[in-house]
Formats: sequence, C-alpha cells, structure tokens
Amino acid sequence: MSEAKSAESRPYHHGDLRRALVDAARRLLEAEGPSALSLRAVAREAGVSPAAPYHHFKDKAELLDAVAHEGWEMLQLAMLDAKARTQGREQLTALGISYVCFARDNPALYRVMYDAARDKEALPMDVEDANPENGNAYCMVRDTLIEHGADPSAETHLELATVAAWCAAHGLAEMAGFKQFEHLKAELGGERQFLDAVFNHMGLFPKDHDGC
Amino acid sequence: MSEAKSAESRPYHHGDLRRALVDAARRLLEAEGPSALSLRAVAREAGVSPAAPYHHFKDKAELLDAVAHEGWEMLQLAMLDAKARTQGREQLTALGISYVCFARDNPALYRVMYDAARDKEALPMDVEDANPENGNAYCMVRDTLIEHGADPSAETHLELATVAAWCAAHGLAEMAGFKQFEHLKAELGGERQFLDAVFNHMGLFPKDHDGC
DNA sequence: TTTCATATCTAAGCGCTGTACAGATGCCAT
DNA sequence: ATGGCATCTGTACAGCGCTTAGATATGAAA
Repeated sequence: MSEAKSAESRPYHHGDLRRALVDAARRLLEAEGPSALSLRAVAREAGVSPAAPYHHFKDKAELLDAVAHEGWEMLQLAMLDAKARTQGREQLTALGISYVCFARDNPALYRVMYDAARDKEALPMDVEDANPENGNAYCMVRDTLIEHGADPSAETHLELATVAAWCAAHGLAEMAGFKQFEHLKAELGGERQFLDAVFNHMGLFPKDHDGC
Repeated sequence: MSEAKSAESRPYHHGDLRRALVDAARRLLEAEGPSALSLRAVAREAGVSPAAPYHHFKDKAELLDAVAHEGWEMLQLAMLDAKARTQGREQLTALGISYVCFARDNPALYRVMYDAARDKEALPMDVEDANPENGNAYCMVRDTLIEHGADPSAETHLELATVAAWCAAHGLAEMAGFKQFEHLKAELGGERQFLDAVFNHMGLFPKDHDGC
C-alpha cells in the first residue's frame, strides 16, 4: 500500500502531488472503504505532510470532488464500452446493466460520487470523454434513446425519458446491493437475469415499436 | 433550540434520556443538516455530558439507526395516508408521489435512513405500524400491486414488480433533488406533474389492463 | 429504615480529525 | 547571482468518537 518513497528519493517538490493525492485517495478507498478516507490518511499514503494537500485542494470536499470526477469518467467509459458491444434495442438495457455493474464493482467510489452530487444537489454534467462527441454518460443515454426511435424534437418528452432511465439505473444500483434481494437473484438464475428482469419491468424504451 | 434544562430542574437521572437523545438528534438534523450531527452535539442539545449517550447506544451508528428507524416509521405513515386518500390505479402513483415528497421534505433524515441502509446493505423490513396488518412500507407497495391486479401466486414476478416500483421511487427521490431538472419541472407545470410524468413513463403497473 | 447492588450520569483523557499559520525549501525568471 | 513565488513541513487548535474511573440516584432486600 504505502506509496511513501524513502526520504532521499523523493524531492522536496513533489512533481505532481495533486495527481498523487487523488491516486492515493482511490487506493485507500478501494482498500479500506469510504470511512477510512481522511485527508490526513491520504496525505500519509502519498507520503506528504497533513497540510500539503491544501496547496492543491481548497478543503477535503474538493479532494473528494476530484475523486468523484474520475469515478464519473470511469462510469462513462464502462457505458461507452457496453454500448459498443451491443446493437439494437439491447443497447439501452446494456447501458443500464453496465451502470449497475459499475456501482457493484466500485461501491465505495459510487458512494463518493453520489455523496458529492447530493451535497451540491446536481449531477456532474461536465464530465467528458477524450472524444467530446461522446458527451457525458447522461447525454449518452439520451442519444441512445434517440437512436432507437425517440423523437428528438419532442424535447421535454425526451428528457423525461432520459430522467426515467437514469432513475431506474440509479435506483436499481442501490437496491441490488441489498441482501434481501439475494434470493430473488437466485430464483431468477443469477444477477444478470435479475437486472434484466427489473429493467424489462420498467417501460423505458421509446414507444414506437409494434403493438404492446 | 437548546433543550438543556437549568441545572436545578433537571434531575441527575434524566428519566428517558434515550428518547431525549433521538429527539435532540432529529432537531439538530433538521436545523443544521447531517454534517452537524455529532454525538457530542446531540449530547449538548440534550443537556448531558458527551459520555452519557453511551449508556443508551453502543456507538454513534446505533444512535443514527434509531433516528433512521423513526424516519422509516414516518415514511410509512405518509404512504399509508396517501393510499387512504386515493382509489383505484391512482393509489400506486400516490404511493410513489408520497415517497418522493417525503424525501423532498426531509432530505437530511432521508439521507440518514439510506446511509444506515447502505452500511448494513439492507432495507429495514422490520419497521411496523401500530397496526401490524399494515406491514412495512415495502410490503405496502406489494399489497397495493396485488389489489390492482398483480397475481399474488406468481411470487417471483410479484416481488420483481415491487422491487421495480421501489427502485423507481428511490431513484426519482434522489434525482428530483438535483438542480438540472428544475427547468423540466417548470416546463411540465410543476413538481407534481413532473413526478407523475416520470412515474407514468415507467411501466410499473400490473399488466392486466386493456390493450397497450 | 437502613443497606447495598445496579443503572445512570459526570469528568478527564486518548488518539484521531480538518484546518490554519509561520517558516523552510527549491524552482524559475530576471 | 538573486529575489520572488509556489510548494512543502512543523506545529498548533478545536472538535470528534470513544474509554475509563468515579460520583450519584434508584429500587429492592434486609
């Protein structure tokens, strides 16, 4: 774990302490969970004094914001990948599945992401991929809805559909972590079947397909 | 705010300090938000020493559990009331609306409730009304689904529907607090219309009705 | 009525936290 | 070479969760 280089090898000026601090925070988060993520512990892990982080972040919340930001980038990449691996209507479900799986595989990070979001009462819409055409994860959902038949000119209705899909994914991401639903997963033959079933239960797809 | 009675009026033995501590915690939570909810602050608010709470709660988490428990009771009452005030299919939407409104009106409490749930990776299913026939809020949703046409013998499918409904409500409760959806609410003519629209977008109702 | 075990509270203190501030250090432009 | 500036250290403070030892009140037994 401990990244602290020996005193002689580490120069007084760190090089890129900001980067090192965010990395240290993510290492701690994964290893010890959210409750172990103190500013001082992060500084220790990075091998600097407790006051050093304040030259790169206004306060602890700003450090956590940086960690959360990288979380949203990771989520976006996961969703981008899931979309690329599927075709047709399955793409929307695939987006949802990849969202929930990200939350399952990075529970501490997911919590930091939404704690920050709740504090500022906003989802971070400014997270962008290297290729800005991809937009952020939220826009990806909206674009995918359009690709599969949603009417882009009905802006209000389209945004409503996007919100509904996002709600479903986030809600399911939190519920799927609860123990009382374990038996449901088992009965349905696994987690994947469970997620599919719940998503299918919610009418999130554009309503342009044949019949009911 | 401060509940600390003058030294002479307050006996050495408090009477019901446990009750007083939970009340003090809820007062603090409402007035100052979740971040101000320290054990010491609660003890101060209740007018006792910082160590006193430890005779009634194992640790801070157990105090927060007690606060959360009362939150689930309140939520249950709100949903019970919402169901009583409506009829027919509107009952399900009414349950969802009352859920989201509870989260909107008690954001700090709602956060404490789910923080505790995430920590123990389980929703508290043991919260009961004075009338135990009502069961808890989660069961209420399931029962309401049955009343409106869901097949109670298809247990797995029924539970799936309940999970989907709960996911939708929780997801929407969190999203509805975010600023970027303000304009959507405005365009739809108010919060109530927004919530209705999102719920309607998700096919959460039993599928026994006419046509598509 | 006195006695005493027990439940409840206080006082003091430990190690931790986030944050502030003064000063040391090293890089860069002059 | 020098001086300004960003960066880092050392130290300090108040507040935190929690522990321990001891004070105090209550209710049951004698």
